[in-house]
Amino acid sequence: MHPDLSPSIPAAVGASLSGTNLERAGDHNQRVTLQAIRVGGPITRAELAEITGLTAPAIANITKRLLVEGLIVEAGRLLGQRGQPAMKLAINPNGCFSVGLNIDRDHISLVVLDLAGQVRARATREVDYALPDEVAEFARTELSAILATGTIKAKRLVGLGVALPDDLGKVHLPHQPDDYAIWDRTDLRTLFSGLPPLPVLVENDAAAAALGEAQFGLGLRHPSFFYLLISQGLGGGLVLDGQYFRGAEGRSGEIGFLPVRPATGPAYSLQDAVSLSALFNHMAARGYRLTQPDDLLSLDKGGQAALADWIAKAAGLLSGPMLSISCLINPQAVFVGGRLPGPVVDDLVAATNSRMAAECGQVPILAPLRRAAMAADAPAVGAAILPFNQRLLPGRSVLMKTAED
Amino acid sequence: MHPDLSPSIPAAVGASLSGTNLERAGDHNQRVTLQAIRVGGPITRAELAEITGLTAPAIANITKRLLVEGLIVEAGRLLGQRGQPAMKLAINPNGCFSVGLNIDRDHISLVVLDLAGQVRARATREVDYALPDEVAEFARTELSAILATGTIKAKRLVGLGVALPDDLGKVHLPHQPDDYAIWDRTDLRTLFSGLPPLPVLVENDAAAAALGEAQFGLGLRHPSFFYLLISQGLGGGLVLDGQYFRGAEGRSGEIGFLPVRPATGPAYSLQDAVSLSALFNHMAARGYRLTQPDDLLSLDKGGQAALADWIAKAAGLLSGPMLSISCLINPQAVFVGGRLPGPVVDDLVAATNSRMAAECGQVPILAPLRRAAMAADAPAVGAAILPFNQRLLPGRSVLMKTAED
DNA sequence: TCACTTTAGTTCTGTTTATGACTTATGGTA
DNA sequence: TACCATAAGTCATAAACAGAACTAAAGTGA
Repeated sequence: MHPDLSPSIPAAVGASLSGTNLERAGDHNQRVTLQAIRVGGPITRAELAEITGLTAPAIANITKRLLVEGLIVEAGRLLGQRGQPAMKLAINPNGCFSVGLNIDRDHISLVVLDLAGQVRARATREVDYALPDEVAEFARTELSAILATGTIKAKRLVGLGVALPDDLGKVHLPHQPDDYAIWDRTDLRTLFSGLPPLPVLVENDAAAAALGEAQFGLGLRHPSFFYLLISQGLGGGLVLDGQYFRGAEGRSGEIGFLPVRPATGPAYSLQDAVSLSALFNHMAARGYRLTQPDDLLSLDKGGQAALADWIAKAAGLLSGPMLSISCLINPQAVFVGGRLPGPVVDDLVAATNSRMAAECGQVPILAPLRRAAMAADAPAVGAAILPFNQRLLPGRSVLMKTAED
Repeated sequence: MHPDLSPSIPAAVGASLSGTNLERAGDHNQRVTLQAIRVGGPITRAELAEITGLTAPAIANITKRLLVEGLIVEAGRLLGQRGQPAMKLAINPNGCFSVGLNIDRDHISLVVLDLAGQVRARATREVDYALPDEVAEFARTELSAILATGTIKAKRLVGLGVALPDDLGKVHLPHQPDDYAIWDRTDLRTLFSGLPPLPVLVENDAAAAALGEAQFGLGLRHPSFFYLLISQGLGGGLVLDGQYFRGAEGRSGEIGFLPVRPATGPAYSLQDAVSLSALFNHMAARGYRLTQPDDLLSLDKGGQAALADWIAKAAGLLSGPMLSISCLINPQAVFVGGRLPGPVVDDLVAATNSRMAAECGQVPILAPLRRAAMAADAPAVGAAILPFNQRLLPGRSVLMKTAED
């Protein structure tokens, strides 16, 4: 595991043994209210009171604070009904921003996200095996350019989230330069000290993508899901009741390592067959040398047949693990995201779903695969959510003595 | 799903949108403190303040309340150190009790548990396909007898927990009487109204067993685990960060339904091969007619060989799903409980672990199987914990507007 | 037109609960 | 025996929400 990832695995039962006090309770209520506004769109104070279970005066106080802080705005009155028309409240899209950075072996990308969930600025560099200095320079340059446009105030930035694969500096891939292992020894918090002084939060890419889907994607309607991230490798993330579950050693969702044992030939791991690099290898073996995912959309007849073969094979390999997920975890759905083009994801999802239906036997409930609302940008967007989560949104925040304190 | 099980699946994000108030916060702190005493054994107020993050006066107030309520007792002073000797506090084993009832197709059992986790009374009836009236009569008779001894005061009972298989009235098994389907239409809360008027809480048996293991078994040291319950059928339960995860439709842990597709022959489900009834069938086919699990401990050579064959086969079938659990969920361990005799569980655990080690390939971390601390009684004990959880122990209790309110 | 109704939202007071400073208690240590 | 360290209680204070009363503003209908 990367040294920066999940720095604090909670001690046994300790996590649930924290008391709370009035300040914490108030903070929690403010976070809950903000989240209710974020999720419920423009919403009146009376509705907020109903949803949160708080009383009208409490909501009045909390919304007053949120208005003063500029996190929400008044968004028109609700006319046409009896009684005093209610003032609707909505997230202030310029109220606060967060920076998300995704580092992967074949690209680095940066987004600026607002609290309403809109990507307000984006920058990507397609570069293989970028080293820390290059990434830091990229982040500094792009962020300066974004801030220079003036639409985003530096003071409104609440933090920097970084999403990167667990094994970035660990696994040595064939074409990987030797010094790439430096990532394993890099402290990301100091690496980005050249930026405006922001809190830096780190998460693995699949987890970040899952978090993004939970907060701003289909997860809003499906609080428990497995997120399947098909990028350079194959990763996954588990969101249960709206909460990301990291696993005992921070390795939940490592679906890519699942062993596949074919009837003949040696065993291999699932991501050797189902991943962007596996797909590129498959296509190359058929004589189609692709350089980027979008090349998959402009294939000739033969290329399309090769792609269809890969999809059928991938669906066959995925259906078993997906059945396991359905039975063991029973999430509402499995969302598929990553860097595959949308139509290819759709085909893979359909093929896997029908494979599962054919194989399911007595399985009582199948969690259907669906294309995720966030795909290519998902890890970066998810990374950007981390600071929001820590500062503004409800979580385990009612508890005292967090790792940071 | 049984109608009584998980009556309130939380609406999407709503679960996390509840505000809190002072009373709730205070209640939460009291629950947290009680749990800290329960888990931490005899413990001083100063240590409680350290663990919970509350201040000494707050702990003083809370412990005073707990002492008045009789839930904790003073347990000797801590001498031999500088300063005033601290008073150690411990759970009052006679402070409160809970009744747990396990209903299964081949037996019904009842336990009375105290808050310290001790089974204070126990009753079992080995009866096939007991009907509701019979179970109610059993519970009434046994509970009266227990209360008649006088060691347990009726006033100190906080509730009745019931654990039963999800599909008790649903699935129709070969030897099952037709009227057994009445379970599906039975309201358990009214069924047990003949008892002292206790809150009745219902949970499926695997979930209850997992909960029991989490609160009073190995789960205290391993907050995230999968519990594998081998009883008449095969079930499972998922505990993550000390919290039982029920699944989107309340069907997490349904490992028994996982399809097995052998190289030759038709597909079947895992519990057709790995379960007490499957084992009995296997032994019967070899000429060994067993009537109860303990018969497995007194087999002759041939019987032992037949048992070993079954264990090898079961280990081979379990290793795949167990690898999936390791990769996808990454729990600290998998605990195996149920009605198999301990030595048989040990053999099965060892066989499965070595099978997994052989097959794991690149899997970064394996969750080892271990024999659960609670086995045969686990569902009943877990059921008895439900009322404790609702009334006394911390959970999602900081939130307002629970399903009950 | 105008009083009435209805709903939104604020103000004020009261309650609960934890905190902080201070005090008391009690046994070890020099 | 004087001193010190630690435990734990007391009291006043602050923070936060609840409840009741009040004001505001729009629709309703005679």
